[in-house]
Amino acid sequence: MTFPDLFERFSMTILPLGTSDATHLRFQAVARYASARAGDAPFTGNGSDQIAFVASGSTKLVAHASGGREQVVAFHFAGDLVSVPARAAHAYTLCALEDCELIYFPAEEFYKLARFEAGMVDEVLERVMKALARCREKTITLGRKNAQERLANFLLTMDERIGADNDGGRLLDLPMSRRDVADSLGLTIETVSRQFGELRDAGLLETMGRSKVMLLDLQGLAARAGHLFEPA
Amino acid sequence: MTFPDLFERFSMTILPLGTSDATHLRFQAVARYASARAGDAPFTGNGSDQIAFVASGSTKLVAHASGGREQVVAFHFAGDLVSVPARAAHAYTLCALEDCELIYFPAEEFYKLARFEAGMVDEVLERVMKALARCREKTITLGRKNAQERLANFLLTMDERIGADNDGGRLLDLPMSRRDVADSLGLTIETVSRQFGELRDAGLLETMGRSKVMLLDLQGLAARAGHLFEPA
DNA sequence: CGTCACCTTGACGAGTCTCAAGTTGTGTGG
DNA sequence: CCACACAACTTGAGACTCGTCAAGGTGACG
Repeated sequence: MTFPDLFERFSMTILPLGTSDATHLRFQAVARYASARAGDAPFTGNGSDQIAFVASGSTKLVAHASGGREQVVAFHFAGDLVSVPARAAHAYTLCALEDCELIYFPAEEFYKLARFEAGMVDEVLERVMKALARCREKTITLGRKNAQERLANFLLTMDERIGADNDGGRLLDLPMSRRDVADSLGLTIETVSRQFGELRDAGLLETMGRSKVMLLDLQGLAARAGHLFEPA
Repeated sequence: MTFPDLFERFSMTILPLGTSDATHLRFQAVARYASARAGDAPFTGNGSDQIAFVASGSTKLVAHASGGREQVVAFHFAGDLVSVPARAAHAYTLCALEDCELIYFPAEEFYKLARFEAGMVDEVLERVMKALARCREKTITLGRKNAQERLANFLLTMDERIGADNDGGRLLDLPMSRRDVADSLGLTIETVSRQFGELRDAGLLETMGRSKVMLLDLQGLAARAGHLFEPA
């Protein structure tokens, strides 16, 4: 896709209706374009924070710790806005899961422009709050849940985002590998694989090939996700 | 402290300079007041999201999972703004560590008012971004670090927020119990206690009483925090 | 000064990681 | 279209960290 097409997609999704042409042009002036093949890391938050818009494809935000350890902080799909932090105690990398196209901005300039447009900051704030909510949920998962609860949780979350009805169940076509899932859940690929096996044996899901998962029993999965039903 | 005093503190900290009297009054009209003794849970995000301003004291935001498991999502000190989510897959409770006084608002109304005041949304956005950054760092800690790294990390983070120079080291007066630390780090109190012991034996810190910790070697702690030094 | 909750320390076991081998799926080139 | 090659995934056995259970110590408060 051409840059104008991609930028158009950004405008449609993020800029409020009725945004002036002048504002469009200002955003366009500071926008950068990046296309990435699956596995590529188009850019890190080198030096300063970046804001990336995922125009197509899907990405993961990876944090790097010592000893080559990696933690997937979040996954993103087409239409998502991601804030990629500059390097701090840990380094962050935005990484393509599938081939994808990105529009990105230095965060500071992005916010400066956003401030001028009524409704724009609201949109951004709402998305950041959503990201915070997801991150908090992940915190519970990583801090207090066992392997099976983590995977059940993950599958239900993915269902909300990319699940599709199919033959009485919900079909997921996961763009990420078992390693990505493991790095997201704070587990090893072996443990993830074993838990897929257990959930399959329990009749809660079927796996077809490497990326397709059919969720057969959402309630059963929710029951194994360690969610709170009765507040204490 | 009286409500006007507390609200004044909120205004000074959060409302931008030059905010109109009308806006002040509008915020004051929807503001609720809560004082809480140490250990109290003044309110949960019952029904709808809440925004709380910690006027004095300190708090923890706790997420509840099944089986009575608790995860401390974040700690807050005087001057902090906290978003307390409504109940979803997990229930959240804001809980006082020390006696404290809070000003709080239904989130929706808060944002609606904030929108009217230039600079206000910026302030809120900046704080939410900071919260997101902290939550992401926590994600790495919980997903990929061992007990010692988690505690070292925690102590360094607390030092940034409430540490004070003292006799060549840094003195922390922690308002939270070992249980709170454990619930924040995804560990048990016993493991936290053991790791305090190891760091003490290694000469990196001293503990005085239950709440005071003297950090003797910040570099040594950072070395044990699993931070990334050389990007891969 | 006594009481109680909080914290520390120890022994043991469960859950997950590590290491290793085998299997399956996907994409490529004949 | 099939066969090959490689990476991704699965499965198994043993090790290790951290959780559990239990007992004892300590500091803060009345």
